[in-house]
Amino acid sequence: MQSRTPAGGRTPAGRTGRPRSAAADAAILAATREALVELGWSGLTLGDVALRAGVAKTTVYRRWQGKSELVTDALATLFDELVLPDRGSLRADIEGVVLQFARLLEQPATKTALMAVVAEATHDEALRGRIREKIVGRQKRLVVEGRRRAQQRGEIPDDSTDPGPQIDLIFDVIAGAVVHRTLVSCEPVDTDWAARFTTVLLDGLAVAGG
Amino acid sequence: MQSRTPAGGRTPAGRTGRPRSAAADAAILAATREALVELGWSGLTLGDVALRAGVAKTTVYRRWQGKSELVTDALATLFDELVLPDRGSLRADIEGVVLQFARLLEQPATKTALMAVVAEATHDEALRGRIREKIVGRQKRLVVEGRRRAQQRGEIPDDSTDPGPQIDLIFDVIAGAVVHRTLVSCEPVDTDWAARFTTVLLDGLAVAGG
DNA sequence: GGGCTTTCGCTACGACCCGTAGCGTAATGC
DNA sequence: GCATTACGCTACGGGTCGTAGCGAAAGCCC
Repeated sequence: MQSRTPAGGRTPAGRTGRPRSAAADAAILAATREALVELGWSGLTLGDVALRAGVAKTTVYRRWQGKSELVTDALATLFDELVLPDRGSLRADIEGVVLQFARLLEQPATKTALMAVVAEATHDEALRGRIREKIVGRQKRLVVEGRRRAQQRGEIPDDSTDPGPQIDLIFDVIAGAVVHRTLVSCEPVDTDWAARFTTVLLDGLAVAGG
Repeated sequence: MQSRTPAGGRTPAGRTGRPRSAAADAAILAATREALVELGWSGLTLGDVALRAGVAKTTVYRRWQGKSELVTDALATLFDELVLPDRGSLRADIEGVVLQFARLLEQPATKTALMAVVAEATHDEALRGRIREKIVGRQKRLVVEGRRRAQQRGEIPDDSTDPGPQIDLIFDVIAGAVVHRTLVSCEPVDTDWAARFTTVLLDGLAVAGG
């Protein structure tokens, strides 16, 4: 072996020998989330993760190159829980996704892992790619879906000629505000804050007031 | 000694003995920023910082409790460069501060340090306080100042009855969007993006389009 | 100058984690 | 049964951690 990647592909077809244990994958990822909560990024050791998962340390190193990759994958499993139920209006949809995202970020494992991984990625190109692939790209679907619904309802103009850039902008504004509020300013995202934020986002500062 | 804090107070009054070298403080902080760029958060060691600074390792430990505190202080010196020149309109002021903040975040030392410190802070109450005191609190002055000017110009309503919450909200929206764009989405904040962001912030999605 | 106090650079230390190698064993496909 | 791969286990050299102890240097105060 030398693939250095989680079992994932379920015995990659045309392979002989003992297949990797999917149960071990799940146990390692769960142990990683658990250890992150207790120890934080710099306190987390792969030896400890292996111990918690009931797995040999070498088994962890066979599948992930290091701490960064392991934590990124553990984080991705948490983000995939996000969904966007149709609440009937753009305002309600935004408030809903803001609160849902905030609840996700309230989980200690999520906040610790997200920031730590992004920090490591600043000087690791491969890790940046992994984050874009497994987290950012997967979550933009929420913005695309919400925008599509709002256009169908006639709540926002339908600039079907140039849809790309605005998606990214809106994604950064929403996700960035929630992350900053929660992790940098260290204050809660409650229904009141979500409502005020949505008002500013929909109506702008000139109307909503400074 | 047991103060465990940078020289700062310049021989804290009524102290005898050899005073701490302020030059050593500056050298250590500069070495920390330099090492962060080259090695990243997890690669940075206090022993290496001491070597770069031309200082004994023990001297570093006498002044800072650990990596987190040291990097937080090194980061604060970078953030203090931010200023808010009056550009004549709210739109121009926002675009100006967005671009200035983005240039700050483009520096490898800043982006690495900010995310790493926030990650550590998620499980370290004392560190959260240090960040609020030395970074977040100091930078909110930019929003306060910009808001005051806009109200004087009559560009936004003057809700002098309840100024508090909106300041925090706007701060999180602006800083969060720039940070998320730069560090999570890993795309540049140029004049075009700053203009589009400012339009959304001022006029809202309903007008600016989705 | 003499004495007191604190910081300085240096060295050494036990403890821990790293990431890998080597072994024998277990679980698959042919 | 045989080849192949993953598994658990042990052991290893190398590096960092944070602290302790030392003599020397640099300030204050008399």
